[in-house]
Amino acid sequence: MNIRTLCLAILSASDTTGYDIRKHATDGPYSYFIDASYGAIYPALNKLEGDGCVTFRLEAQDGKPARKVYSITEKGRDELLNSLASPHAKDIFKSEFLLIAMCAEQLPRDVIEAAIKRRIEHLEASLTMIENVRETAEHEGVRWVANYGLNCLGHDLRHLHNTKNEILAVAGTDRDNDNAVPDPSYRSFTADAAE
Amino acid sequence: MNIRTLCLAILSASDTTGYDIRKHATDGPYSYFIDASYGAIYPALNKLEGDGCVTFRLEAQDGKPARKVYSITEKGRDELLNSLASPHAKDIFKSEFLLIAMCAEQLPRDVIEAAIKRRIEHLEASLTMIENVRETAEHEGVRWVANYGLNCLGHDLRHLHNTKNEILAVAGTDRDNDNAVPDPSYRSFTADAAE
DNA sequence: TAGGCCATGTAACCGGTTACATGATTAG
DNA sequence: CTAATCATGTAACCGGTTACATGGCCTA
Repeated sequence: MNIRTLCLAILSASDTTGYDIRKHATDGPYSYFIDASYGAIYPALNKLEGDGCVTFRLEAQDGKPARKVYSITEKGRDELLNSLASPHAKDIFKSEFLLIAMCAEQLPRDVIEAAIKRRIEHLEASLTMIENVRETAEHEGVRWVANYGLNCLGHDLRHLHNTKNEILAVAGTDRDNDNAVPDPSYRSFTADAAE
Repeated sequence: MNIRTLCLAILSASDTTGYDIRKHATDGPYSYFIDASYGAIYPALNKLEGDGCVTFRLEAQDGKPARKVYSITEKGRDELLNSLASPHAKDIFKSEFLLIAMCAEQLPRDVIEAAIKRRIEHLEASLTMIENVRETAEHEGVRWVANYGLNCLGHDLRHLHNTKNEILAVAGTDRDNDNAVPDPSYRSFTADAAE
Protein backbone atom coordinates (compact mmCIF):
# COMPACT_ATOMS: atom_id res chain seq x y z
CA MET A 1 0.00 0.00 0.00
CA ASN A 2 1.25 3.42 -0.89
CA ILE A 3 0.75 7.06 -0.13
CA ARG A 4 -1.72 7.40 -2.96
CA THR A 5 -4.09 4.99 -1.25
CA LEU A 6 -3.53 6.64 2.10
CA CYS A 7 -4.48 10.04 0.69
CA LEU A 8 -7.61 8.61 -0.87
CA ALA A 9 -8.56 6.88 2.38
CA ILE A 10 -8.18 10.06 4.39
CA LEU A 11 -10.04 12.09 1.80
CA SER A 12 -12.82 9.53 1.68
CA ALA A 13 -13.63 10.41 5.28
CA SER A 14 -13.54 14.19 4.85
CA ASP A 15 -12.04 16.99 2.78
CA THR A 16 -8.62 18.27 3.81
CA THR A 17 -5.34 19.77 2.72
CA GLY A 18 -2.00 18.13 2.09
CA TYR A 19 -0.72 19.73 5.23
CA ASP A 20 -3.43 18.11 7.32
CA ILE A 21 -3.06 14.75 5.66
CA ARG A 22 0.49 14.71 6.86
CA LYS A 23 -0.63 15.55 10.38
CA HIS A 24 -3.16 12.74 10.31
CA ALA A 25 -0.40 10.37 9.29
CA THR A 26 2.04 11.64 11.91
CA ASP A 27 0.15 12.47 15.09
CA GLY A 28 -3.42 11.70 14.20
CA PRO A 29 -5.62 8.66 13.76
CA TYR A 30 -3.57 7.30 10.87
CA SER A 31 -0.17 7.64 12.49
CA TYR A 32 0.10 4.06 13.64
CA PHE A 33 -0.53 2.61 10.23
CA ILE A 34 1.51 4.54 7.74
CA ASP A 35 3.99 7.37 7.83
CA ALA A 36 4.13 10.07 5.22
CA SER A 37 6.10 13.22 4.57
CA TYR A 38 5.36 16.34 2.52
CA GLY A 39 7.74 15.23 -0.15
CA ALA A 40 5.51 12.23 -0.77
CA ILE A 41 2.07 13.72 -0.14
CA TYR A 42 2.14 16.83 -2.32
CA PRO A 43 3.30 15.05 -5.47
CA ALA A 44 0.78 12.28 -4.83
CA LEU A 45 -2.02 14.81 -4.50
CA ASN A 46 -0.98 16.53 -7.71
CA LYS A 47 -0.93 13.25 -9.56
CA LEU A 48 -4.28 12.28 -8.08
CA GLU A 49 -5.75 15.53 -9.29
CA GLY A 50 -4.33 15.02 -12.78
CA ASP A 51 -5.92 11.57 -12.82
CA GLY A 52 -9.29 12.96 -11.84
CA CYS A 53 -9.40 11.10 -8.53
CA VAL A 54 -9.57 14.28 -6.48
CA THR A 55 -10.51 17.92 -7.00
CA PHE A 56 -9.58 20.93 -4.96
CA ARG A 57 -10.87 24.39 -4.15
CA LEU A 58 -8.64 27.25 -3.04
CA GLU A 59 -9.43 28.83 0.28
CA ALA A 60 -7.71 32.18 0.60
CA GLN A 61 -6.48 33.27 3.99
CA ASP A 62 -4.79 36.50 4.87
CA GLY A 63 -1.15 36.23 5.69
CA LYS A 64 -0.95 32.51 5.09
CA PRO A 65 -0.82 30.94 1.64
CA ALA A 66 -4.12 29.75 0.25
CA ARG A 67 -5.19 26.30 1.40
CA LYS A 68 -5.84 23.72 -1.28
CA VAL A 69 -8.74 21.80 0.13
CA TYR A 70 -9.03 18.46 -1.64
CA SER A 71 -12.16 16.39 -2.17
CA ILE A 72 -12.36 12.83 -3.42
CA THR A 73 -14.29 12.16 -6.63
CA GLU A 74 -16.32 9.15 -7.67
CA LYS A 75 -13.33 7.94 -9.66
CA GLY A 76 -11.16 8.32 -6.58
CA ARG A 77 -13.58 6.24 -4.53
CA ASP A 78 -13.45 3.56 -7.19
CA GLU A 79 -9.70 3.43 -7.06
CA LEU A 80 -9.68 3.35 -3.26
CA LEU A 81 -12.13 0.48 -3.27
CA ASN A 82 -10.04 -1.37 -5.80
CA SER A 83 -6.78 -1.01 -3.94
CA LEU A 84 -8.34 -1.96 -0.62
CA ALA A 85 -10.20 -4.89 -2.15
CA SER A 86 -7.16 -6.43 -3.79
CA PRO A 87 -5.55 -8.84 -1.35
CA HIS A 88 -2.13 -7.24 -1.36
CA ALA A 89 -2.68 -6.46 2.28
CA LYS A 90 0.05 -7.75 4.51
CA ASP A 91 0.25 -6.33 7.98
CA ILE A 92 3.80 -5.61 8.92
CA PHE A 93 5.14 -5.20 12.39
CA LYS A 94 8.64 -3.79 12.33
CA SER A 95 10.02 -3.87 15.81
CA GLU A 96 13.49 -2.86 16.77
CA PHE A 97 12.56 -3.57 20.36
CA LEU A 98 11.93 -7.23 19.58
CA LEU A 99 15.23 -7.41 17.73
CA ILE A 100 16.98 -6.12 20.84
CA ALA A 101 15.14 -8.68 22.94
CA MET A 102 16.25 -11.42 20.57
CA CYS A 103 19.86 -10.45 21.10
CA ALA A 104 19.41 -10.11 24.85
CA GLU A 105 22.18 -12.53 25.76
CA GLN A 106 24.66 -10.54 23.69
CA LEU A 107 23.68 -7.17 25.09
CA PRO A 108 24.44 -5.35 28.31
CA ARG A 109 21.59 -5.08 30.75
CA ASP A 110 21.35 -1.30 30.57
CA VAL A 111 20.70 -1.37 26.84
CA ILE A 112 17.79 -3.75 27.29
CA GLU A 113 16.50 -1.76 30.22
CA ALA A 114 16.53 1.40 28.12
CA ALA A 115 14.80 -0.36 25.24
CA ILE A 116 12.03 -1.61 27.53
CA LYS A 117 11.61 1.88 28.93
CA ARG A 118 11.32 3.36 25.45
CA ARG A 119 8.88 0.67 24.40
CA ILE A 120 6.68 1.27 27.46
CA GLU A 121 6.72 5.01 26.91
CA HIS A 122 5.89 4.55 23.26
CA LEU A 123 2.99 2.24 24.09
CA GLU A 124 1.66 4.65 26.70
CA ALA A 125 1.88 7.56 24.30
CA SER A 126 0.06 5.52 21.65
CA LEU A 127 -2.65 4.61 24.11
CA THR A 128 -3.19 8.25 25.07
CA MET A 129 -3.31 9.32 21.46
CA ILE A 130 -5.74 6.61 20.46
CA GLU A 131 -7.96 7.39 23.43
CA ASN A 132 -8.07 10.89 22.07
CA VAL A 133 -8.92 9.69 18.59
CA ARG A 134 -11.75 7.56 19.92
CA GLU A 135 -13.25 10.47 21.81
CA THR A 136 -13.33 12.67 18.74
CA ALA A 137 -14.10 9.99 16.18
CA GLU A 138 -16.96 10.74 13.86
CA HIS A 139 -16.99 7.48 11.97
CA GLU A 140 -17.85 4.06 13.30
CA GLY A 141 -14.86 2.61 11.48
CA VAL A 142 -12.46 4.94 13.22
CA ARG A 143 -14.02 4.13 16.57
CA TRP A 144 -13.74 0.42 15.95
CA VAL A 145 -10.08 0.74 14.98
CA ALA A 146 -9.43 2.88 18.04
CA ASN A 147 -10.96 0.22 20.26
CA TYR A 148 -8.91 -2.40 18.48
CA GLY A 149 -5.73 -0.47 19.10
CA LEU A 150 -6.58 0.29 22.71
CA ASN A 151 -7.34 -3.33 23.40
CA CYS A 152 -4.30 -4.85 21.68
CA LEU A 153 -1.79 -2.24 22.75
CA GLY A 154 -3.15 -2.37 26.28
CA HIS A 155 -2.64 -6.09 26.35
CA ASP A 156 0.82 -5.65 24.87
CA LEU A 157 1.74 -3.18 27.62
CA ARG A 158 0.43 -5.45 30.37
CA HIS A 159 2.32 -8.42 28.97
CA LEU A 160 5.49 -6.38 28.79
CA HIS A 161 5.13 -5.31 32.41
CA ASN A 162 4.54 -8.91 33.46
CA THR A 163 7.49 -10.41 31.64
CA LYS A 164 10.13 -7.71 31.46
CA ASN A 165 12.06 -9.18 34.37
CA GLU A 166 12.52 -12.42 32.51
CA ILE A 167 14.26 -10.79 29.59
CA LEU A 168 16.32 -8.59 31.89
CA ALA A 169 17.50 -11.68 33.71
CA VAL A 170 18.89 -13.06 30.46
CA ALA A 171 20.93 -9.94 29.71
CA GLY A 172 24.69 -9.89 29.42
CA THR A 173 26.89 -7.75 31.64
CA ASP A 174 26.75 -3.98 31.91
CA ARG A 175 29.25 -2.18 29.75
CA ASP A 176 30.33 0.15 32.53
CA ASN A 177 31.69 -2.40 34.95
CA ASP A 178 34.42 -3.69 32.82
CA ASN A 179 34.95 -7.29 31.85
CA ALA A 180 31.93 -7.12 29.67
CA VAL A 181 32.67 -10.42 28.02
CA PRO A 182 29.77 -12.17 29.61
CA ASP A 183 30.94 -15.70 30.00
CA PRO A 184 33.45 -17.61 27.92
CA SER A 185 30.82 -20.25 27.33
CA TYR A 186 29.21 -17.97 24.80
CA ARG A 187 32.30 -18.29 22.67
CA SER A 188 31.62 -21.85 21.75
CA PHE A 189 28.09 -21.56 20.54
CA THR A 190 29.08 -21.13 16.93
CA ALA A 191 30.26 -24.70 16.69
CA ASP A 192 26.90 -26.42 16.75
CA ALA A 193 24.62 -23.50 16.14
CA ALA A 194 24.52 -24.16 12.42
CA GLU A 195 22.52 -27.33 13.05
CA MET B 1 17.13 0.15 11.51
CA ASN B 2 18.54 -1.28 8.34
CA ILE B 3 19.58 -4.51 6.75
CA ARG B 4 23.12 -4.06 7.98
CA THR B 5 21.93 -4.24 11.56
CA LEU B 6 19.65 -7.15 10.81
CA CYS B 7 22.54 -9.12 9.32
CA LEU B 8 24.70 -8.40 12.33
CA ALA B 9 21.90 -9.43 14.68
CA ILE B 10 21.37 -12.73 12.94
CA LEU B 11 25.09 -13.38 12.74
CA SER B 12 25.49 -12.55 16.41
CA ALA B 13 23.39 -15.60 17.20
CA SER B 14 25.14 -18.00 14.85
CA ASP B 15 27.17 -18.22 11.67
CA THR B 16 25.24 -18.43 8.42
CA THR B 17 25.15 -17.61 4.75
CA GLY B 18 23.44 -14.76 2.94
CA TYR B 19 20.99 -17.25 1.59
CA ASP B 20 19.96 -18.35 5.06
CA ILE B 21 19.79 -14.84 6.40
CA ARG B 22 17.14 -14.14 3.83
CA LYS B 23 15.23 -17.23 4.90
CA HIS B 24 15.38 -16.15 8.52
CA ALA B 25 13.96 -12.79 7.49
CA THR B 26 11.23 -14.28 5.32
CA ASP B 27 9.94 -17.47 6.93
CA GLY B 28 12.02 -17.79 10.04
CA PRO B 29 12.19 -16.19 13.46
CA TYR B 30 12.99 -12.75 12.09
CA SER B 31 10.24 -12.62 9.50
CA TYR B 32 7.80 -10.64 11.58
CA PHE B 33 10.23 -7.83 12.26
CA ILE B 34 11.99 -6.97 9.06
CA ASP B 35 11.85 -8.09 5.47
CA ALA B 36 14.92 -8.46 3.31
CA SER B 37 15.76 -9.58 -0.19
CA TYR B 38 18.94 -10.88 -1.79
CA GLY B 39 19.51 -7.62 -3.54
CA ALA B 40 19.88 -5.99 -0.15
CA ILE B 41 21.57 -8.74 1.83
CA TYR B 42 24.47 -9.67 -0.43
CA PRO B 43 25.75 -6.13 -0.92
CA ALA B 44 25.33 -5.48 2.82
CA LEU B 45 27.36 -8.56 3.64
CA ASN B 46 30.08 -7.52 1.21
CA LYS B 47 30.26 -4.08 2.73
CA LEU B 48 30.27 -5.53 6.23
CA GLU B 49 33.20 -7.72 5.26
CA GLY B 50 35.08 -4.76 3.81
CA ASP B 51 34.52 -2.89 7.06
CA GLY B 52 35.87 -5.77 9.10
CA CYS B 53 32.58 -6.42 10.86
CA VAL B 54 32.29 -9.94 9.56
CA THR B 55 34.56 -12.60 8.10
CA PHE B 56 33.69 -15.60 6.00
CA ARG B 57 34.98 -19.01 5.14
CA LEU B 58 34.17 -20.84 1.94
CA GLU B 59 32.55 -24.23 2.23
CA ALA B 60 32.79 -26.10 -1.02
CA GLN B 61 29.96 -28.39 -2.02
CA ASP B 62 29.72 -30.52 -5.10
CA GLY B 63 27.23 -29.37 -7.66
CA LYS B 64 26.16 -26.31 -5.71
CA PRO B 65 28.21 -23.13 -5.56
CA ALA B 66 30.42 -22.79 -2.51
CA ARG B 67 28.66 -21.42 0.56
CA LYS B 68 30.10 -18.28 2.08
CA VAL B 69 29.58 -18.84 5.78
CA TYR B 70 29.85 -15.55 7.60
CA SER B 71 30.91 -14.94 11.19
CA ILE B 72 30.60 -11.75 13.17
CA THR B 73 33.78 -10.15 14.49
CA GLU B 74 34.41 -8.19 17.65
CA LYS B 75 34.08 -5.00 15.62
CA GLY B 76 30.79 -6.22 14.26
CA ARG B 77 29.49 -6.87 17.74
CA ASP B 78 30.48 -3.35 18.71
CA GLU B 79 28.55 -1.90 15.83
CA LEU B 80 25.53 -4.05 16.56
CA LEU B 81 25.58 -2.96 20.17
CA ASN B 82 25.86 0.66 19.12
CA SER B 83 22.99 0.59 16.68
CA LEU B 84 20.73 -1.29 19.07
CA ALA B 85 21.67 1.00 21.96
CA SER B 86 20.93 4.24 20.15
CA PRO B 87 17.31 5.17 20.73
CA HIS B 88 16.32 5.39 17.09
CA ALA B 89 14.00 2.49 17.72
CA LYS B 90 10.45 3.15 16.78
CA ASP B 91 8.18 0.18 16.44
CA ILE B 92 6.03 0.48 13.40
CA PHE B 93 2.81 -1.30 12.73
CA LYS B 94 1.75 -0.93 9.14
CA SER B 95 -1.70 -2.36 8.75
CA GLU B 96 -3.70 -2.30 5.59
CA PHE B 97 -6.37 -4.23 7.41
CA LEU B 98 -6.89 -1.42 9.88
CA LEU B 99 -7.06 1.08 7.05
CA ILE B 100 -9.84 -0.97 5.50
CA ALA B 101 -11.64 -1.08 8.83
CA MET B 102 -11.33 2.69 9.11
CA CYS B 103 -13.09 3.10 5.79
CA ALA B 104 -15.71 0.50 6.66
CA GLU B 105 -18.68 2.76 6.05
CA GLN B 106 -17.42 3.52 2.56
CA LEU B 107 -16.78 -0.10 1.61
CA PRO B 108 -19.02 -2.96 0.58
CA ARG B 109 -19.48 -5.69 3.12
CA ASP B 110 -17.77 -8.38 1.06
CA VAL B 111 -14.53 -6.41 0.91
CA ILE B 112 -14.43 -6.11 4.68
CA GLU B 113 -15.35 -9.74 5.09
CA ALA B 114 -12.49 -10.74 2.80
CA ALA B 115 -10.07 -8.49 4.68
CA ILE B 116 -11.06 -10.02 8.02
CA LYS B 117 -10.63 -13.48 6.60
CA ARG B 118 -7.16 -12.62 5.31
CA ARG B 119 -6.21 -11.06 8.60
CA ILE B 120 -7.35 -14.11 10.56
CA GLU B 121 -5.49 -16.45 8.25
CA HIS B 122 -2.39 -14.31 8.50
CA LEU B 123 -2.56 -14.28 12.28
CA GLU B 124 -3.07 -18.03 12.44
CA ALA B 125 -0.13 -18.62 10.11
CA SER B 126 2.03 -16.34 12.24
CA LEU B 127 1.01 -18.17 15.37
CA THR B 128 1.92 -21.54 13.86
CA MET B 129 5.25 -20.23 12.66
CA ILE B 130 6.14 -18.67 15.98
CA GLU B 131 5.13 -21.82 17.85
CA ASN B 132 7.64 -23.58 15.63
CA VAL B 133 10.32 -21.02 16.36
CA ARG B 134 9.76 -21.38 20.08
CA GLU B 135 10.12 -25.14 19.95
CA THR B 136 13.45 -24.97 18.17
CA ALA B 137 14.80 -21.83 19.87
CA GLU B 138 18.29 -22.13 21.27
CA HIS B 139 18.54 -18.71 22.83
CA GLU B 140 16.53 -17.35 25.71
CA GLY B 141 15.99 -14.10 23.85
CA VAL B 142 14.41 -15.87 20.92
CA ARG B 143 12.17 -17.85 23.25
CA TRP B 144 11.07 -14.71 25.07
CA VAL B 145 10.25 -12.96 21.82
CA ALA B 146 8.36 -16.02 20.61
CA ASN B 147 6.28 -16.01 23.78
CA TYR B 148 5.69 -12.30 23.36
CA GLY B 149 4.45 -12.83 19.83
CA LEU B 150 2.31 -15.80 20.75
CA ASN B 151 0.71 -13.88 23.58
CA CYS B 152 0.03 -10.63 21.73
CA LEU B 153 -0.98 -12.15 18.42
CA GLY B 154 -3.17 -14.64 20.24
CA HIS B 155 -4.91 -11.81 22.01
CA ASP B 156 -5.21 -9.94 18.75
CA LEU B 157 -6.85 -12.93 17.10
CA ARG B 158 -9.30 -13.42 19.95
CA HIS B 159 -10.24 -9.76 19.94
CA LEU B 160 -10.81 -9.88 16.21
CA HIS B 161 -13.08 -12.89 16.56
CA ASN B 162 -15.02 -11.16 19.30
CA THR B 163 -15.57 -7.90 17.50
CA LYS B 164 -15.61 -8.71 13.80
CA ASN B 165 -19.38 -8.60 13.65
CA GLU B 166 -19.39 -5.04 14.87
CA ILE B 167 -17.26 -3.80 11.99
CA LEU B 168 -19.19 -5.89 9.50
CA ALA B 169 -22.39 -4.27 10.69
CA VAL B 170 -21.00 -0.84 9.84
CA ALA B 171 -20.17 -1.83 6.26
CA GLY B 172 -21.68 -0.12 3.28
CA THR B 173 -23.72 -1.90 0.69
CA ASP B 174 -22.60 -4.93 -1.24
CA ARG B 175 -21.63 -4.10 -4.75
CA ASP B 176 -23.41 -7.12 -6.22
CA ASN B 177 -26.78 -7.49 -4.51
CA ASP B 178 -27.79 -3.95 -4.12
CA ASN B 179 -29.42 -2.68 -0.92
CA ALA B 180 -27.91 -5.32 1.34
CA VAL B 181 -28.38 -3.44 4.58
CA PRO B 182 -26.93 -5.84 7.13
CA ASP B 183 -28.62 -7.27 10.16
CA PRO B 184 -30.19 -4.50 12.27
CA SER B 185 -29.42 -6.42 15.47
CA TYR B 186 -25.76 -5.44 15.19
CA ARG B 187 -26.61 -1.80 15.53
CA SER B 188 -26.41 -1.58 19.30
CA PHE B 189 -22.85 -2.76 19.93
CA THR B 190 -20.95 0.47 20.40
CA ALA B 191 -22.03 1.02 23.97
CA ASP B 192 -19.72 -1.52 25.64
CA ALA B 193 -17.22 -2.13 22.87
CA ALA B 194 -14.45 -0.44 24.79
CA GLU B 195 -12.17 -2.80 26.66
C1' DT C 1 14.40 38.27 17.70
C1' DA C 2 14.50 33.66 17.52
C1' DG C 3 11.83 29.97 16.81
C1' DG C 4 7.60 27.55 15.90
C1' DC C 5 3.32 27.20 13.28
C1' DC C 6 0.80 27.57 8.98
C1' DA C 7 1.08 26.09 4.01
C1' DT C 8 2.94 25.01 -0.28
C1' DG C 9 6.27 22.83 -3.03
C1' DT C 10 10.96 20.83 -5.26
C1' DA C 11 15.36 18.20 -5.87
C1' DA C 12 18.87 15.28 -4.39
C1' DC C 13 19.56 11.26 -2.53
C1' DC C 14 19.14 6.51 -0.71
C1' DG C 15 17.70 2.11 0.82
C1' DG C 16 15.52 -1.42 -0.80
C1' DT C 17 12.77 -4.33 -4.30
C1' DT C 18 12.28 -6.63 -8.67
C1' DA C 19 13.98 -9.04 -12.02
C1' DC C 20 17.51 -11.07 -14.08
C1' DA C 21 21.86 -14.26 -14.93
C1' DT C 22 24.16 -18.67 -13.74
C1' DG C 23 24.09 -23.65 -12.96
C1' DA C 24 23.84 -28.16 -10.88
C1' DT C 25 20.51 -31.23 -8.22
C1' DT C 26 16.47 -33.30 -6.78
C1' DA C 27 11.40 -33.94 -6.51
C1' DG C 28 6.88 -34.27 -8.79
C1' DC D 1 10.14 -32.37 -18.44
C1' DT D 2 9.13 -28.91 -15.42
C1' DA D 3 9.57 -26.74 -11.22
C1' DA D 4 11.66 -26.00 -7.07
C1' DT D 5 15.75 -25.71 -4.01
C1' DC D 6 20.38 -24.42 -3.28
C1' DA D 7 23.54 -20.44 -3.74
C1' DT D 8 25.66 -16.37 -5.40
C1' DG D 9 25.44 -11.97 -7.33
C1' DT D 10 24.21 -7.44 -10.33
C1' DA D 11 21.58 -3.53 -12.37
C1' DA D 12 17.60 -0.95 -13.20
C1' DC D 13 14.26 1.11 -11.02
C1' DC D 14 11.18 3.32 -7.57
C1' DG D 15 8.95 5.00 -3.58
C1' DG D 16 9.86 7.64 -0.10
C1' DT D 17 12.83 10.69 3.09
C1' DT D 18 15.63 14.66 4.00
C1' DA D 19 16.54 18.95 3.41
C1' DC D 20 15.80 22.86 1.39
C1' DA D 21 13.09 27.45 -0.40
C1' DT D 22 9.36 30.86 0.56
C1' DG D 23 6.94 33.98 3.68
C1' DG D 24 3.85 36.01 6.95
C1' DC D 25 1.93 35.40 11.64
C1' DC D 26 2.22 34.52 16.55
C1' DT D 27 4.40 33.39 20.90
C1' DA D 28 8.40 33.13 24.35
